[in-house]
Amino acid sequence: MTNKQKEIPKTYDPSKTEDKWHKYWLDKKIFSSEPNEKPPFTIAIPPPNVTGMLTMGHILNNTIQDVFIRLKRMQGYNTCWVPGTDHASIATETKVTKFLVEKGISKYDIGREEFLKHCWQWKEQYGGIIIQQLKKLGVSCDWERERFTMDDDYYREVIKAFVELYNDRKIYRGYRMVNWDPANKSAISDEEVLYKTVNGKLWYFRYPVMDSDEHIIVATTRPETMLGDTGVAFNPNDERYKHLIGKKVKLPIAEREIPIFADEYVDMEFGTGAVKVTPAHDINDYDMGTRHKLEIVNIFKDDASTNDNVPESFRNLDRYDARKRVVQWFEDNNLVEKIEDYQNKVGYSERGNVPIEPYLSEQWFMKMDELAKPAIDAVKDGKIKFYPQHWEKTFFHWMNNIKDWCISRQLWWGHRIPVWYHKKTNQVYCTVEPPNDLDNWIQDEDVLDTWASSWLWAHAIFPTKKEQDYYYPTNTLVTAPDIIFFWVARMIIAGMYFKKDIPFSDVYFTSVIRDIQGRKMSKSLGNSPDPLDVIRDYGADALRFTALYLAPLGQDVLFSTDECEHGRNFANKIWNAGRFLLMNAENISVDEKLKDAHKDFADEWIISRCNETLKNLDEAYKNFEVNNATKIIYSFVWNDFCDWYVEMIKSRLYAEDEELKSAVLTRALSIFEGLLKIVHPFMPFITEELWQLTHKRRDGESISISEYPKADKSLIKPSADAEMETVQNVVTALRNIRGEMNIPPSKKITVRMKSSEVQNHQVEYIKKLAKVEELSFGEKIEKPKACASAVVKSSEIYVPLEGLIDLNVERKRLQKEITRLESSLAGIEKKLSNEKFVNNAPEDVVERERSKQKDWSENVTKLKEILTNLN
RNA sequence: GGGAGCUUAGCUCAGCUGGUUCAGAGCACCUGCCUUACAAGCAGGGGGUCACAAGUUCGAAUCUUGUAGCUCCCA
Repeated sequence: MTNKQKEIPKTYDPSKTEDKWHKYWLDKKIFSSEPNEKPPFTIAIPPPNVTGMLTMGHILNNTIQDVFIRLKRMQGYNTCWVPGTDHASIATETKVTKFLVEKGISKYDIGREEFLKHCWQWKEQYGGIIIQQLKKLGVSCDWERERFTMDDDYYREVIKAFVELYNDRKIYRGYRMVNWDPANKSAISDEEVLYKTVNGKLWYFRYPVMDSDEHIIVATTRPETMLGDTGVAFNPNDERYKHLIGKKVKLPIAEREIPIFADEYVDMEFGTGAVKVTPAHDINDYDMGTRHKLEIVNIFKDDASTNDNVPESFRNLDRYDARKRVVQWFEDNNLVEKIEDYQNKVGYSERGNVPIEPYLSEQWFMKMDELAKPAIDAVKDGKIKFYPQHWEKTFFHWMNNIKDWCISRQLWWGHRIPVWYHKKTNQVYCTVEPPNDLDNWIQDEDVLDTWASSWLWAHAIFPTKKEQDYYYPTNTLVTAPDIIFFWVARMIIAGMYFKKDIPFSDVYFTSVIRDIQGRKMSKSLGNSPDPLDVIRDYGADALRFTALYLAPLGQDVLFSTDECEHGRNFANKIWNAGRFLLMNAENISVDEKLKDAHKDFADEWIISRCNETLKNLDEAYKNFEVNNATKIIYSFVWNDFCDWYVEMIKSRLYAEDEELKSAVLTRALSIFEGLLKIVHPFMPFITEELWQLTHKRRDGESISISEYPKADKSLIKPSADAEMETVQNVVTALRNIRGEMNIPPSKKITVRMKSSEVQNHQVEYIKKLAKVEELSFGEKIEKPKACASAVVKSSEIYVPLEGLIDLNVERKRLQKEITRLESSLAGIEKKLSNEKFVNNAPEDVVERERSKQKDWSENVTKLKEILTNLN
């Protein structure tokens, strides 16, 4: 070894290359995009929460986007991947509020303006983290285009959109029952409510019927709401209660007189069949209340503590304290019939993580039914395609049953609703610019739901009309399926409404990453590895490759950090293949003119395999099968290129003929460069490093902007494949004999082949690959006496092992092969003896079976003969 | 209650519009190798009634229906 050879380490060290190339890509503006004459390929990143940290989900999601964008970039598109973050109204406001509380500051004391300053400060301090983390992953966003949903021009787009919808009567204000988050004191949308199964109780309370000795027993999971009861209902078919219709109940504690009535909604099977009705605190009760004109008694303040509508001794209690107090009262007054354990689903606020309260309040809503129609059609007509397609069903179901969207939030951090109320006349004013006589107006206090800003993402990230015309619609959206309603569906709606065009043509729904036990990754479980630790330990390329290798389309992925060994090993394999070629380049000249000289079937075979691989990859990419593409690449690199091709060029590289050596190495390097390009979208760093080493590159060159190889079908050569297959089969058979006979690799063997198909140039390779010292072949070869044997296609292989052979082992070996072939043959013969098969199956299928039968039965005959003569 | 998906080797999963990649890959396991690219490696090997049952068909891991179990979403 020369000194120079030692410069390439035996194992690949990602830490030595990743930061270096990342910086290079940025310095040379490799990922920057401006509108030009080339066709665009555009991706809008699903903007992560500005206060968030990188998770494994982000890793998978962004790696997939990077594969698409890098591929298209190399294929000559003007690729533009816009990164950015959203302002995450509730999440950020919660964090900032908490931070201030720890410092003894209440947001209400400092006021809106001051509070927002703290929010921006927070954003400046922590907002960049996730973007920096993404850069570590090597994703090729146009970083100069980083956007934020509260950038000035984006903010304006959101406000403009509100005004347009308002003027189009798609937005209205109303006093409705909404999902109330008492922790954040804000309304939230239906989609932000998560239902959890909780172990609770079912309390059976006795309500005294007025002018009677009877009690009517109602069952409830929420005793405290009885303070707001304004009726008792049963099913009209329920004979048990018919006699009570028209009577009243004297509501305990509140002493309110409330009617007993019948309503179809009531489930006769639940509890006693009689239910208490609290119109102010349950959506179904609200509907019943409306139908029966019941009084509406709201018993809670905005933090879900009891208000002045309840008797004095029950006021100012948290809802759960109120519950205890009410239950106690009923027990003290002997009005509890029984208490049962009960499992029910309770809606929790996604962000506040507290049970939501159905709550009546004044909110802004978006009327969705008409808006949804063009979006439904876009998917139905195939203008937008989903991968996997089955998500369409979920999409259609939600869209066809869409409800009006509560878009106002009682928060400060976000896009403030552009509506002003006149102080004197109560006139409502809604425009982008505030009214001129601002002093006479009061602006609506609420901000918009974050999704009501990020639903414009696909076009609002492009600041000018020129850019929107060029880049919009974007091409591929890659996102997790859990935001299909929040974001994907709404973005389609927004695109169809504001741009009169789809926002993207393809939606790729990624796998959900779980831990090795199948549990969702979550902070509270602590089962989510920090991707940056993984990158540090294994390298970004390894992590990327592993994530893709593990993530089939539409399936969940069970991930654990050790799996990254797989990606790391693969990186190391590529590294060493490169190392091998580069080490040889120290002594052998590389001459591009010789790239196609001295070709033999092994060269034709690897070129054939390479083009076959490209063809298969085209197909996989076309169908968005990234995981499949990963496997195609892995197998080409490892099995074809490294295991066979590299081994096969060795004899020629070590030959005497300088021109031959030069030709072989030049060609191998050229094929290797193609291989690097194929791998590059998946593992950008190592491939850039090696690509830069294989040839001298000019400053500013990068594999990222090199030309991606195209599949050339004329180079897929079945004849070379067949020749190669024979070599592989013979070599494998000989290796098998070595293995089973315990012949050490150091011991060379002699081989005789009775064959009419094998040729001299193949034999040279067989000798090298199976460590054969002497190989004679031809049709007239006789079987030697003590030997191990194999039959490959029409060739008989003998390995004379005088003194070495264990006849029992050989007998078993042969018998095993015979048994295997015979059982396959039995199946085929059964088919062929079936007249219906011969008559009905397609000609070529029958023909194939016949030729199999012929070959295999010949082989069985040969093997049996060999076995019989074994003495 | 409605919907979607899953069940193939010890583990994690590929297997398309039924018939040559039909029973596969990786990991794990066993055996032998420091063979001058790679021990993060090389070579060889063992291991599966394709959840269960019926049906369609000349032919089913693949299509249909049913059953069981698991997961997720919506109400």
